[in-house]
Amino acid sequence: MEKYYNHHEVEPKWQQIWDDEKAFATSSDFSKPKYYALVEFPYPSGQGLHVGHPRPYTALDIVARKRRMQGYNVLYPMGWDAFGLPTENYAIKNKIHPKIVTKNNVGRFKNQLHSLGYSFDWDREINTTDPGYYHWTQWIFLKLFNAGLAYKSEMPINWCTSCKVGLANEEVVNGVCERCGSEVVRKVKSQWMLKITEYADKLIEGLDGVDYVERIATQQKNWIGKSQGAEVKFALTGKEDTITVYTTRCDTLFGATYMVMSPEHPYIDKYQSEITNWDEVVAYREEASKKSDFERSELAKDKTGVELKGITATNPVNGKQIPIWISDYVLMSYGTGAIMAVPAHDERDWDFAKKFNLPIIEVVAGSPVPVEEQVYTDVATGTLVNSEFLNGLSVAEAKAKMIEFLESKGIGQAKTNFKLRDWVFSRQRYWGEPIPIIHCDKCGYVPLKEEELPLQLPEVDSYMPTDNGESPLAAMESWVNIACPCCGGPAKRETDTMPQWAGSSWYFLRYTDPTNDKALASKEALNYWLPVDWYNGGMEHTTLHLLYSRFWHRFLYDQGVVPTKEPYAKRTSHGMILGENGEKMSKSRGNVVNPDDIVQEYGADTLRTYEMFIGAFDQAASWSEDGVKGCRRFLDRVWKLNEIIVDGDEYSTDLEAKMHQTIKKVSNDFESLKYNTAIAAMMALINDFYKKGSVNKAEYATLLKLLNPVAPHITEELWQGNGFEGRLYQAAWPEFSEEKCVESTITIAVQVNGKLRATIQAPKDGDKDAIIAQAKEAAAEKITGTIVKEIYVPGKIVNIVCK
RNA sequence: GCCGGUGUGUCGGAAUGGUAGACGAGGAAGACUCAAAAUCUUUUGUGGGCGACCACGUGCGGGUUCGAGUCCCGCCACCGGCACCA
Repeated sequence: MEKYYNHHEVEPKWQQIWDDEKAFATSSDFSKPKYYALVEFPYPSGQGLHVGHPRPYTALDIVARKRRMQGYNVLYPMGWDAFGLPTENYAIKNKIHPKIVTKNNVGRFKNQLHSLGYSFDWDREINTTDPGYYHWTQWIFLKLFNAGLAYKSEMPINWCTSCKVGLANEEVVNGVCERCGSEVVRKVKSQWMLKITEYADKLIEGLDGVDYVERIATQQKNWIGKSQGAEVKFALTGKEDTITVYTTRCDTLFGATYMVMSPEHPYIDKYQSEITNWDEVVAYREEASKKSDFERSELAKDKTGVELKGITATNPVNGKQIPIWISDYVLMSYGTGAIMAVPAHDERDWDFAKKFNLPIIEVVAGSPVPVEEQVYTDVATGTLVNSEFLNGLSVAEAKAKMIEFLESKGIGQAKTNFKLRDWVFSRQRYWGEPIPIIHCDKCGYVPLKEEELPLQLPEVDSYMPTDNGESPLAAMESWVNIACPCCGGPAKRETDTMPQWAGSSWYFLRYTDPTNDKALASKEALNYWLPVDWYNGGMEHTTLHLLYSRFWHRFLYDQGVVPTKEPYAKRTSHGMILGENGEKMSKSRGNVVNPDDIVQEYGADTLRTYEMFIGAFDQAASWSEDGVKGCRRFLDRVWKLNEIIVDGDEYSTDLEAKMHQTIKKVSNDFESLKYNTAIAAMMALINDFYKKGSVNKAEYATLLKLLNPVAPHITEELWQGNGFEGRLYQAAWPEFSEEKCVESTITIAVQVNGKLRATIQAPKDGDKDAIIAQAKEAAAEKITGTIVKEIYVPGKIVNIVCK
């Protein structure tokens, strides 16, 4: 063998052999135990692979390779989430068809991933822009449509001024477009919507049965934002109409001293003639409509509002006349668009009441400070007062009693609300899945027939988005105009396309049976492979992709298409890789590291090892070129063990315990995201080999097996070079025995009054009294006075307590 | 404001309530070399002592325990998410 590890030769050599041998092809033998490991498929951007990509890919590659060695039939697939704006923008700028751009980018990404030695099953590669794939994305859409979960609605949407598309709420971050950072304004448009809200409860419940890291589950729950309360009807004084409000504090109903409606509330126009200060109201409404949602909520904590003079409401529990105000702190899009204001016990109402000098009535006693001076919102300790039949009750009791009362009188009822909104599902863009719907003036929205799928994306002359908010497809009259499938009359195709999230909402299903043209996947394949056993991805997708795909999956379960309620049994997420200066990598900061350069200079195995060794997997980590070198040094030292290999079929006695300990540690750590300590344990092991001056074949073989999932090329080369049989990737994962993890002679720490004073050597199953005696002798000088207590923790420590 | 998370050498980071700082990086000294790089050896928390050793050390203040980085109570700082959601 070569004296030094030459990654330029060894790595391509094994990549070629694995390809030729179809080493990582997934078996279709459904009688074997299966394991489905999944990483988020990338968007093939023009920049190529980022140094952040290999972190999760390597982590699950380790799991996949280990599972194969343990005898599982492993599915570890890869594909391309290739529809999307950057590709389309690039195509527009450079006048190349997005299809070509995608093809080029995919080619580059694939080469890069290949050069890192991942054990993906490339026979199952998928691409969301492939008509054979989006056939089924469209099919799912039709299912949703037929189930009444897809609908078209005129509504104010988030409109990105730069991308010229509507955005889902989840895509608006701090009032700007998540993707391009441009300003987002409200624009009323007719949009396709998906009723994800109908699944809000199911999406919360589903979290109970799966193993997600805590903060992912919490973030999803917060995003869905379930709250339990009541709807209460307030009569408009002297009118038939009632104003319904939503409240989570119906116990405080006696303290409601005014009402507030959203400036968009329909009753304002309805009662225009009764409102005596109409000019003022109109002016306020105009002011509010100019503000984006962001400005209304983030920047305007200072309360503003106008009273609707001329009309009042009646508090249903005590008959009091209370004024009605409008204010933009009440949102039309949540609850009923109107609230009852209880200034004594709600912070926002308190601020508003103070500003406009409205009465504050205490109905929950227990505040150390008068409610005129400070709002009192504690629900755990207060007692109801000034509330007739609720007096003396706790908040929780009062809520229950009030709901009972409201329901018996028919003036209100218990009600659950969610923050989650329906999903804006149409984009006015070219490079996306066409929505398979035809609009006929007579028949309304008519779905395409299943056998007409896929509805292919037509060739257009220009992909430019239009300023009037129409998709580029709208200009293609020959495509747009079509006979209605229902009545045969003139009709038009839908010209909006689906958002990027469509294709990624079900891709993990397609991997199980990627070329099926009769169904999105066969029943057999779905039954065998689902759920995904371990899914790793970015934290940034928690309220986007992860929630959307759970929604689609649960819907498909309800439709009898998939066999499990939840798509992913386990979800973890990785931290970001930051630049050397601790900042996010970006061109403008000049701290970008290109993975190709690292592979070229140090090799793929070094990059893989380094990214796993860099720190806790779920936390952000800064890049360090020195750290990369350290990992290369480790691999070189593994290589150079060649020089001190001796024969031996069994572990040598002095290293036996260490071998078993290391197998145990590495095996466990690979399962629990602790890749850094697994690698540290292997480093410590080879340090021991060098200290001893030799390593026997049995020990060496075990080391290679343990390291193989992390650094597959070098270990495979060493396996072959040292004449071990077969391929390392087919070898069996090493076993350990709990018993043999313990050394025959152990070191025991001796403490006196909790302070370390000595260490002693003792046999592993040494007698307690003998060990204590030995300990006393070793620490004799430190023991003063009388001994009060002697503590012995087997195998670890002796503590002598004296006074 | 609410919900999560984090706080340990010069740096990245290890430690089922049981020898704090594994492993790596960096620094220092030495070997090899004409020299450098690479490699190898030794050393490296702080303070004190020639020394075997001693004292102090895991954001701050208390507590529980024979024993606390780890558990409990009260703070502080930073990071992430949500946020006028009634």
